[in-house]
Amino acid sequence: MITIKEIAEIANVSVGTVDRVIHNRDGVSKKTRDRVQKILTTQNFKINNIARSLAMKKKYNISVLIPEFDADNLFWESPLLGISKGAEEVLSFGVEVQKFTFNELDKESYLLSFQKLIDGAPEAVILTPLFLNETKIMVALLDKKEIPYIFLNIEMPDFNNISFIGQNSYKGGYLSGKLMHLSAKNKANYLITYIESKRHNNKAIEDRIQGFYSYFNKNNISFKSISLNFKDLNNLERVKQQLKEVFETHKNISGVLVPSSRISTVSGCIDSEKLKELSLIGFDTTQQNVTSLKNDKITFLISQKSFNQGLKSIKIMTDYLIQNKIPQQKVYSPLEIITKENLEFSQQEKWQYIDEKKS
Amino acid sequence: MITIKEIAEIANVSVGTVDRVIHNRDGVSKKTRDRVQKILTTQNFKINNIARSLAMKKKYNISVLIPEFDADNLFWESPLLGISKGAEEVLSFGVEVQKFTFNELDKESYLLSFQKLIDGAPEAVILTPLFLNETKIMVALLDKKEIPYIFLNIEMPDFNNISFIGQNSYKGGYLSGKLMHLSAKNKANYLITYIESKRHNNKAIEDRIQGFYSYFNKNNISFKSISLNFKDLNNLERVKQQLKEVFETHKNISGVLVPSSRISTVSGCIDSEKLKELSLIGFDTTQQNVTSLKNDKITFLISQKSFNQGLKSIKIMTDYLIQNKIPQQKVYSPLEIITKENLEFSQQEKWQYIDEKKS
DNA sequence: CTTTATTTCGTGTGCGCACACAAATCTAGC
DNA sequence: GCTAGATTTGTGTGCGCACACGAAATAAAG
Repeated sequence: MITIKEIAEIANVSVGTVDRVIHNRDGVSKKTRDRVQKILTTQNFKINNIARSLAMKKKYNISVLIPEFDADNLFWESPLLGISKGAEEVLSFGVEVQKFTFNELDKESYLLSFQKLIDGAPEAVILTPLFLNETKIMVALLDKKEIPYIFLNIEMPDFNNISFIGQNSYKGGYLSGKLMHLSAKNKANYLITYIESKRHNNKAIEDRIQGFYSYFNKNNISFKSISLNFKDLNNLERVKQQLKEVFETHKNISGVLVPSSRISTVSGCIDSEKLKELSLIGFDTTQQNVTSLKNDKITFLISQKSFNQGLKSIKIMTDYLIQNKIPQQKVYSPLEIITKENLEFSQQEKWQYIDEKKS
Repeated sequence: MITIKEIAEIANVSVGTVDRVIHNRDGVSKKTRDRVQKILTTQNFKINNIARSLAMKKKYNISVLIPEFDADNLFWESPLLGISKGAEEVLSFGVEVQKFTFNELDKESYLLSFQKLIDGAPEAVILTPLFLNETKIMVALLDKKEIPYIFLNIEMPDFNNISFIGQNSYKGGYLSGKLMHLSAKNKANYLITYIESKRHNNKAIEDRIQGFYSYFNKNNISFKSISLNFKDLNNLERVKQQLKEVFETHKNISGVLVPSSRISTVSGCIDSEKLKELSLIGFDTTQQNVTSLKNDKITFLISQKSFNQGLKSIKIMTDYLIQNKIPQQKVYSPLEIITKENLEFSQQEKWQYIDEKKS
């Protein structure tokens, strides 16, 4: 690897000048700039990022706005872990990550947390835009202050976010259609469950359902579907009752799709004898879902590897800040198909990180 | 982040002494060593790897022994790419990676390439142990010279390799059983194809078949299976003929398992009308397999992410050399289930690297 | 109590780069 | 030709650590 010093010698200039050329700083005559640039390219000079980050005086603060998680809904645990991991990895690059959490049911806490975040004067922001109107206000401020921001996990169109990191929900639903079609025995008669939530944007869930339908339509496969709307997933008795009624009315249901991360709740409310006839497909590998999968209460889970999403968001933003690397507008996570049989080999990065932290 | 210098001040010693304690070098009295160590832990000192690798004078040479690939069999392309990527990433840590390839059908070239490799006096070796007896000879030399080595992709027991990086073939086969059972319609009557190869160790293929059987046995699912042995996969006419005969004799075959990476060859030789009734399951996302998957000639591919295996092997060995981090004895790759629908979201690291290289 | 060997500890330099500051060169106006 | 000012270039220091070398303290031998 050729160094700045060597380049300087070849070009008969000082390292300072080479530094100016490399970083496009002004104060160099066009003549020498061209000459140095040419040597830079012919010698295939690559900057030593190790040395660079050691020498960089400037410190960056990336602030993250993300929902908190609780025992009932562990969905946000993974991305938060990934962010922690990312924070460790970029620490020696002079990047500090600050986390601000909010209650995902409470718009007030969303705004409040953002207020605290912005008071810290971060150089960049990563956020989960759960509420549309509030997000508009927040983003307007970020745009004004010229603070770059990434949307994590939830997609919102028509903003100036430098990137979106998350799942392609439509394609996720499409895949769930394929898996349902392959795995459900007997009649193609599927139950799709909705979970009532006026609280916030759930475009992802609608997209998944659209994708699910599309699979059958685009491949000219006839099917029937029944929708079931749960008012409150915490009222288990009520859920059980509703499910029982549906299965009694529609004897030939062969599969159940839960287009959210709550399939374990649903499958837990289905009679165990009935379960055996069904193909159950859901999303995300929360702890509860994983347990249900192990107990044969779920057929397939489609994972978006949200640990990696969190990790990636930090890395991408760091690259943007330090190396000015422009990310892709949409960074779609893999659609990982998880069954009881390949579960143990999935999410290794996450488990490894948890192990490290324990010891 | 607290620095060595700060630790030294707290402990009233010099940075040199702190350095000795951190790296367990001798030349420190037990008394001061304990005192410094205590401060190190209480202050939660973490070494700055950025600075460390910059200061490290010692250079390491990791040499890799791996089969070459050709148009007919692209299997080894991915791990090689991963190794290249890894080589780039560790370059600034003072680690140089040298690749030595051999013809996977030729024991002579295996030995010959190893000879060249060992002449380069590497600090560490990553190898694909394709032939048992030759490997024994090579490894004996490595053991004698105390050069650490990792087995990549192919598992061999009873050696002193510091790690094996690859797939759990048995579990891969087990998963293929599950997928076959879920996706094959009608009778449970499966065709399993062998590919003749006295040339080298193919324990992985046997393990996959064992795993496949085990799935049905352990879950008490009755099934029938027919084995078909191809003498030569390059003689397509012969393969077609053999397949045609089998399907005529056994009208109710509902699925085909190819426990190697050559499923596209097999599925390409099956009549397209017949294909529609079949569930086809194979391994590895070679270019040919990917094309067949896109054309609906394959139902499921089980990928071991061999690009990541190559990448990981370099990283793990580097961590071992530089930070003396002991790896896991077995590093099993994920068993990724690939269908036509989630294909585009898989292998992102690989495609990204290929894109980078192009530009 | 010396002298010498041995153990223990401190100091200095450099890794490749960023950046502040000083120095040199050039330009314009007189 | 001279000087103030602008432009272009060079120099020095430090980031946190590794490691060679030398200095000091201690132990052993005479």
